[in-house]
Amino acid sequence: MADADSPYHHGNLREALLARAEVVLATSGADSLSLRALARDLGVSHAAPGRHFRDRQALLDALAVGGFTRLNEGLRAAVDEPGPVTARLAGMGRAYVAFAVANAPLLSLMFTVKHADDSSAELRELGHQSLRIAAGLIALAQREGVVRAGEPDRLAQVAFSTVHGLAALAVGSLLEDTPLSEATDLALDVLLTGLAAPGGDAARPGA
Amino acid sequence: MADADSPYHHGNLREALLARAEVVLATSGADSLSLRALARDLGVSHAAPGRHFRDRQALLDALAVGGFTRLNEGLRAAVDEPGPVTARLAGMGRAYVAFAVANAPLLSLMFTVKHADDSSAELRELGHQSLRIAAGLIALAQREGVVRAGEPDRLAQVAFSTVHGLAALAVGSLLEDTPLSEATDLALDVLLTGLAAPGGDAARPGA
DNA sequence: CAAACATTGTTGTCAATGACAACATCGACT
DNA sequence: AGTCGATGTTGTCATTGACAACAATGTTTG
Repeated sequence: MADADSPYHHGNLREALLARAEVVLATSGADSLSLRALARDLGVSHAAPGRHFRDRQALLDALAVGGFTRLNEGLRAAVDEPGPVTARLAGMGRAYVAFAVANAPLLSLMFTVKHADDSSAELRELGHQSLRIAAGLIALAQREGVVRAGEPDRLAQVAFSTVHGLAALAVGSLLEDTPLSEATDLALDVLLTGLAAPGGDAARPGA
Repeated sequence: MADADSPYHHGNLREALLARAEVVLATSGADSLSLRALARDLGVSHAAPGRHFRDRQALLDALAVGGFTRLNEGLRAAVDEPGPVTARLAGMGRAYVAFAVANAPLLSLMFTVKHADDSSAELRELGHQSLRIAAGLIALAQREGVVRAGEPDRLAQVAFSTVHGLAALAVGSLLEDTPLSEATDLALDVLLTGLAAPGGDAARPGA
């Protein structure tokens, strides 16, 4: 009302809220994310965010959806990389760890369980997509004879566990003075060795 | 003042708060943990918790400390189990996963970064203890020639990553319909295979 | 024993927040 | 023009964390 340059309708408030929320999330963590503060930052009234997000959790869920979307893009990019399968598997692992440590608070939103029932379904589906991307590459590796037999989906769960857990340790400052890149290399070596086909000389990435 | 059976001093308020907080945490999650609600539950005034915990975060940190303490007890118990080293390694992995899924919200407090600086040091130390316990068993396995050479601390980080990540997937409902026990068995098989000494026929748990 | 003192609990208060209701403005479509 | 839905606004409420001032209790010490 006061400023002439502020029209009654923002025009793109939903996107603006998400964008600003991502910054705050990355900077100060999810606990510091307040709808009212976001509204202030964007120069709208304290209740305006309510038009776009039913409640605070709905905003957080939307952020998590965005996170999964970006993550999955990254994973797909790693799959499409040129080179031998095992190198691409390792690359996917590195991509995951990189995303995770670069977006720690977001990742924790993505894997946290308290989503509303509707977003919950969407988020689970997106998470399963991540796993399926990994499973696809693993299936390919199996056809090439470098990865052991077994349900690709289940092997993908194992691979995912390794990199996800590693990221968690890194974020939690539990790697002591081990550089993350070295910890990642070792984890991927152990993982790919464990996944290697028993006969074939394996998925070892060192080669 | 009203009730004759409520003395002015509670007598054990700190412990009572922690006990009640654990229940609420496990039941409704960390976000639902309110100091005032705890005070109500215990029949004390809304400011009483402030005498024992500087702020809400201090309470959460204390819970996390308790969690690590119990976790480490469990891990140590797995180490002291009778049987071959590889079986004990697998047992430790299973113990971790069991603890993690049975105490998911607590675990997330334990690994979350926003602790006050003082508790932060204590919590990091407790986390490192967990890793050291695993490293000890791995070092033993190396002396027996069933685990590959390398810094036990770093191999422990890898092992930890696997089980921690697996627990995260399980809690996040990302295992689809895979039973957790099967996913755990597979993960431990892959992990121990990957950790096995190259020559020796290995730490495979199947034996 | 009495008198300081530290500990622990109580009441009172404040600002911040999420949620909701009632109303205002704007654009689109008839 | 007139209606209507979408989007913003103001107003309000209960809950909460944090703090300050005060009260009761136990402990130490002169």
